[in-house]
Amino acid sequence: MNKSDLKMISVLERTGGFASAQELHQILRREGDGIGLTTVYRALQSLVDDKIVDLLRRDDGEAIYRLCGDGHHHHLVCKGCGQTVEIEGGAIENWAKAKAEEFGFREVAHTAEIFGLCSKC
Amino acid sequence: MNKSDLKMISVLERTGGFASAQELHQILRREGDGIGLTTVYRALQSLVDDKIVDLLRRDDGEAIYRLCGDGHHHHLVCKGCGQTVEIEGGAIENWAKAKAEEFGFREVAHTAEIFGLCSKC
DNA sequence: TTGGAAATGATAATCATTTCCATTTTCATG
DNA sequence: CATGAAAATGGAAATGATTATCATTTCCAA
Ligand SMILES: [Mn+2]
Ligand SMILES: [Mn+2]
Ligand SMILES: [Zn+2]
Ligand SMILES: [Zn+2]
Repeated sequence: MNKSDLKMISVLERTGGFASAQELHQILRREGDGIGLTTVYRALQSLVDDKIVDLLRRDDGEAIYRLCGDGHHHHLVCKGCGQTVEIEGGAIENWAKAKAEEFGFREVAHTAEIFGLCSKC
Repeated sequence: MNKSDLKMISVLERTGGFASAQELHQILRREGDGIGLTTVYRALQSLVDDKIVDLLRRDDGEAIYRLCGDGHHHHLVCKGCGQTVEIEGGAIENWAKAKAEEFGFREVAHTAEIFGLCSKC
């Protein structure tokens, strides 16, 4: 957990939702921070490894990052404005476990996201 | 549905699981087909638009494609060998609908994948 | 047959991400 | 405080998937 890691956590807190490495880098630069793009990528990767940051992908494959709440959860994302709500998996957790068992899979993980238009959009 | 689209369906049938555009292109080339990489991308995109092919992403963000069964479904994917089972969403479908409603989201879609190690791996 | 539309593929351009490497910072130790 | 090794940093170049261009070829309806 070095200086750059903390800087990334700070900017992620400020922005709130998901943002790409490039976007986060631009924000920091705009604020006068001379941090290099390489360092941004390195810090984000380190935070993802430590499970402090969620990594998922835009439709075009670009990686986007978000400060992660505690524990396992899922996302409800607005296709219009990007607003994101963290939600509980509920029924999904059992569904994943049951399906995996049914087909003899071990060490299972799962992803589940909901996309739609929020009330404002 | 042109000649190249059919060619891609054919090679996807033969390979079975998920494969990237680059991989599918190589396979066709190896078989003596002189199809261009551009056409491979175009055909795959067209098949995805028509919901004939599923598109998802490798961990590194690369797009991978798979011939899609009929209707809405989800995937159980082996992290070891890539074996993929198409499964029903079951409880997920209602979960997604309920959560979206709870937060006032409209026009909702969802994704859900399970990853693990199959019995062979 | 023929003229325009669709399809094709080589090439170049994009662009996120990674690699390389030289420089700077940090920090434990004497 | 001095110093040397290890960690951190950032610019520049490399990588690699995907997309944009554009000239050429193939289709096909009239
Ligand atoms: Mn999260
Ligand atoms: Mn499928
Ligand atoms: Zn919205
Ligand atoms: Zn397997």
